[in-house]
Amino acid sequence: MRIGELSRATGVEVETIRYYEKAGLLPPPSRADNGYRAYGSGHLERLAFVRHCRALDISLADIGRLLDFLDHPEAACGDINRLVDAQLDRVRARIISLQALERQLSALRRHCDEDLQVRDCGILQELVGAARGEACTCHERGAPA
Amino acid sequence: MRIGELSRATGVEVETIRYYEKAGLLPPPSRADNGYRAYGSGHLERLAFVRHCRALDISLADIGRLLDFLDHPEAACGDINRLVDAQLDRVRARIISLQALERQLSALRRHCDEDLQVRDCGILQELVGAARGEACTCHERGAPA
DNA sequence: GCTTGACCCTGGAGTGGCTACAAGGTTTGC
DNA sequence: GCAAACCTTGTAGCCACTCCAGGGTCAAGC
Repeated sequence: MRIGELSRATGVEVETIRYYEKAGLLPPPSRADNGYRAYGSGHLERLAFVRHCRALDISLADIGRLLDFLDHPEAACGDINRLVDAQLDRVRARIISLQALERQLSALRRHCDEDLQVRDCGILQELVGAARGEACTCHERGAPA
Repeated sequence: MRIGELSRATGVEVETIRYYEKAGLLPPPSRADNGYRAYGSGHLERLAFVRHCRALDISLADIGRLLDFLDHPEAACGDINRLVDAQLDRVRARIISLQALERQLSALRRHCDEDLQVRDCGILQELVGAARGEACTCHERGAPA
């Protein structure tokens, strides 16, 4: 299988496949006489695994760890559970922070619903006013990650 | 005000302030004889505005647009409303996608709660199996953004 | 006068996970 | 015989910072 076929079989872009190889997530395939990469079904399965984990927003570093586990089936699996737990914690924290953001943006949006001059736009007035509050450090620090 | 004082007054790191200047979000301040940046209250207010918008996860490009509006109060404000709407749409889409992710990860997590050998870990088995499904293109494409 | 330490300067590199491009070589189909 | 589609490597760009190297400046203490 050439890289284009692997790309079509998995829906992963050619450049991304080469990137995964350089990142150590896909073992370097053998090469045809002309230098083209030649993949087998093992590569396809491994690439599909990587993509499935990416769809779960697992980082490439963590995917590398999971692949190591796949290659060492006699090891203890506690670290896998902890890895998934940490991922879940990150996702849940991000949801909470985005929900707070959504409330703020919705409130902001309600300040102007017409097509006025900028000087009369309630949204911009609200942003400026809230920023003045922040300069007084009454807001918490840090963007919502 | 020197850059360190502005940093303490706003809670924004010195390097970030210089970065905003280079990005065109903060006007270049005047300089003291020794070359140190000298800020006034206008800079403080503008920086606070930028940080408040960043806390709403608005991109630097969009913040630049908002600052342009601040500098042109006679313009029409419809673009401001559209900008906030687009931001709100992005946030809501991200929340929905993260909630789907959270359900998937929770389901995955329930596949193993013990400290087994990797070969018996339900999480890894589930990941491998689901990935096989994905290679068959039964999954939708694309990570949750 | 000399050192120490806190501050400031510029410019460049690194982060993650790709994506896009340049500049070439190879294969395939008509 | 030629164009289009494919493959190769290497490099640069995206976002919003963050960190570092290698310097200059300034006030306090000895």
